[in-house]
Amino acid sequence: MGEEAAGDDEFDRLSASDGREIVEDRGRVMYWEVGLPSGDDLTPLSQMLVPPHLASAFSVKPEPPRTDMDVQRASQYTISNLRRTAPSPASTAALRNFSPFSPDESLGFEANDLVENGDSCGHISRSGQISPSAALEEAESSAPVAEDSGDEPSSSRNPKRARLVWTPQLHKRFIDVVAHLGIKNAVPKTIMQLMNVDGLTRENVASHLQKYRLYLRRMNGIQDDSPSLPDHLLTTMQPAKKSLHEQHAPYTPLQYPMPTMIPVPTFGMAPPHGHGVRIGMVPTMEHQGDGRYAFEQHYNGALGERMKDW
DNA sequence: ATCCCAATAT
DNA sequence: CATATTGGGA
Repeated sequence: MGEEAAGDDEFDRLSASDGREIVEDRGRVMYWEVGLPSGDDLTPLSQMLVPPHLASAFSVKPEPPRTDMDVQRASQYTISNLRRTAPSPASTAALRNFSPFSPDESLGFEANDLVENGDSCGHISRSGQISPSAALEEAESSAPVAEDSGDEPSSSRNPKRARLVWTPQLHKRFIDVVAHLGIKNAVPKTIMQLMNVDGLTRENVASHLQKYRLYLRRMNGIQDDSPSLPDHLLTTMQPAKKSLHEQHAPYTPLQYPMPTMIPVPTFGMAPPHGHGVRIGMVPTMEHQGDGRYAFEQHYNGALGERMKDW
């Protein structure tokens, strides 16, 4: 012991100490506004950043102007998220040195990915969608968030949540996070937190993770010899042998230029013999010739924009 | 409480 | 088929 704790507990304090106090009624966090330019110095929300003629010259489609309501909602959402976040040492540590994703990366996670769940059929009743503020917080990309006027109580208790669709972007994010956290920390809750996609639940991740693990198992486990590897080795996925201090590899750059090949550190459970298997990489199965490996091939069915990097 | 996994449901 | 939900054991 000894040493000293770094002084960046801002988040911890924020949520730990009496969170209620720093939040003003309107969902406004004064703390965040200290030192920021006043409203008068900022470009009005309603004003476009790119002049119309410039925009058209470059085929930039103008975005719908944000309103104060949008901002407020986004703020609300962030606040509630911070409140419910449990300051686990591991996850906070992970959060600290996790580089943010490229801001322009569209996750395509929105009304698009949440298909109409239920009953009846046909058109989309505005009953189950994640908060539109997603557009502000996360990715915004192409979200036909056509509602402008009527303020939807979208986040009001929607008993039935729509099914999540794991788009390639979403999946990539998932993969990135899993790769970044060591095996050790790649658990649903942490993954969910790091992915930082609003509306994404722990069970969404858990379910996906389960499937993903099955997939990995098939890939790694199907080695001709020593077929009977004790499954607890598989299911537990022991980090082989390494001190649990730095399997992290905070050095792992999360932005690979190429969409394929996912470097997953320490993933494979080395077969008893320890040779012949190129572990450490998650196969991308580019052999599209006949690859009938469960996990990936299904991913091209839909709107032609799927699969890619399983 | 959370995780993990298999089975089952939608 | 892809996800969600559930049940039971860590």
